[in-house]
Amino acid sequence: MSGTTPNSGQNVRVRFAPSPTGYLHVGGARTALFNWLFARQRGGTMILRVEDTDAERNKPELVDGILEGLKWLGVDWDEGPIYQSQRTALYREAAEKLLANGSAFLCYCAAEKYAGGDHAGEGQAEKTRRITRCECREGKPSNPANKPAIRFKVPPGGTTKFTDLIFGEREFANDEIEDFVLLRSGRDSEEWGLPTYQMSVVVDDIDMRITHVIRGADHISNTPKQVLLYAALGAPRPVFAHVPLILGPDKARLSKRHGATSVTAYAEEGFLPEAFRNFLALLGWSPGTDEEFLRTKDLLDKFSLEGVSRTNAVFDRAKLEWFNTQYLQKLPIEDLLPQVALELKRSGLWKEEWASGAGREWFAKTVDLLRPRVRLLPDFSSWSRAFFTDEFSRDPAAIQKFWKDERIPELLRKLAGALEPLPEWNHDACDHALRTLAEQAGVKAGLLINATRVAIVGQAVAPPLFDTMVVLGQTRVVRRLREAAAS
RNA sequence: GGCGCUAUGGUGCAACGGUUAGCACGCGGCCCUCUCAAGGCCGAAAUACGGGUUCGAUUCCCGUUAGCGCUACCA
Repeated sequence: MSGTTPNSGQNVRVRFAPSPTGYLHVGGARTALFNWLFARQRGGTMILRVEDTDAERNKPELVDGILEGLKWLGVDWDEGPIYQSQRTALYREAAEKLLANGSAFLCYCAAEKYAGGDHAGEGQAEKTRRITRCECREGKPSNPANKPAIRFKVPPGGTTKFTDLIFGEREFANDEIEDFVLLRSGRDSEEWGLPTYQMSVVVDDIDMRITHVIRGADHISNTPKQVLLYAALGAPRPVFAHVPLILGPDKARLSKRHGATSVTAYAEEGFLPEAFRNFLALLGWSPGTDEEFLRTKDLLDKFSLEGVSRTNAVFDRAKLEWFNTQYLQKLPIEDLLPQVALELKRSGLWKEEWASGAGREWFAKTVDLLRPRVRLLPDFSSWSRAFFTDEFSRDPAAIQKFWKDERIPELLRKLAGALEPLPEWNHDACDHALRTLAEQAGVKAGLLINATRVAIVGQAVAPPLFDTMVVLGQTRVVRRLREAAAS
């Protein structure tokens, strides 16, 4: 790999820093993945930090779901989770230091004063220009009766520059940056409140010796504020790398109304984690070749921040599904088996005898037979249920489609009779027995084949019949044919 | 409103001054066939618009438009 990345010589330390105000969504998951790939391919350290400094919106119970989502994705971490809510002393200390060195000031203004009119919504109301400076900055408390917050004193004039690994050189006019809050004012008897995001990220990134900040592009506008903070705190800054956002099909930021947006939802739907990860990695990044199928090892091999694009990407579920079927079909069978076993355990169809020996051999063979037609893991329990248990029912639509001919019951009974005495149970023997019967009865083999499929697996769609028969076994097939003929 | 970012088929990416603009998903057709997939082959489909720079622009510059982001004592 090229040595264009600064700090490549030292130990790489990155972090993923979710906020427990929602579940792990696909955008966050990709950010986590990129951080992880970057750390792992360089033998660096991955830190998980929970940014829970918003006491109101914070939902601690959501943390478990986020961690679970990361684990499912195969993203692990070396340090943490570290909770910002437990490090308030550190931030207060930093705020006081900034106060002392003249980089910050006590602001007594009401919170609303700094907010521009209708800055967040798209209401018709004329949007007013927010204020960026207030009189408190000059040491003239606007309302001394209020408890103060600590704001950063943005230098007047000039610009703040930084280099982004993905977006290149960036420059912002300081006069456009408001004197942002570092430490919230205290409530009730508290002297101070919790730090704001800007404060806690910078203090933590310094404290944790983060070398590369890899995060969503929505933070690019926050970066100059943070660059200013690093300088005021006298700390070297990390390398920034902002990754483009993931959008819904309507190009709007991905949200609940686009359907599943949490990775947990995809796990529950039955996507393979590795397929999901492959898909996610290719959203905003490409190895520069036409390769699509990249397993974890390939990803670790080829990933580079320099190859990340700067344009937002639309989440395309159809392609995700394609990746999933590809993995279902092409994964070495031993890599797929555990996932299928998990699924069967979930649905209560699992039998311990399939874990080893001849049982495992049968299981592998069956899964291998089934997998070209499976789209999601739960298909193993639903659509292919008859392969794993005798408790299955026959799909009425399949019966409707393939049992139209009134000779079917009789044919099925005869087939059972022809199969029962077969001394050898294999593909060709079944094939020969069935075709012979069809010929004698004067019906097309296809008619009998389709009818038989419905009889023995209950579905109109299933693997090739004679392979299916072999896997099911002679006694089961014969019994199911007789049941079907009698029904 | 201000500031910023982005702009190749419907979608994800290639092409980083010279290609018949490539690949993949999706879509349509054909083949294969015992169902349905898979697979194979073929096809429709793009450089947002307008100016420059250049012998030559998808590529560099400017403007327009559009989308997105930030503009909170949210993160």
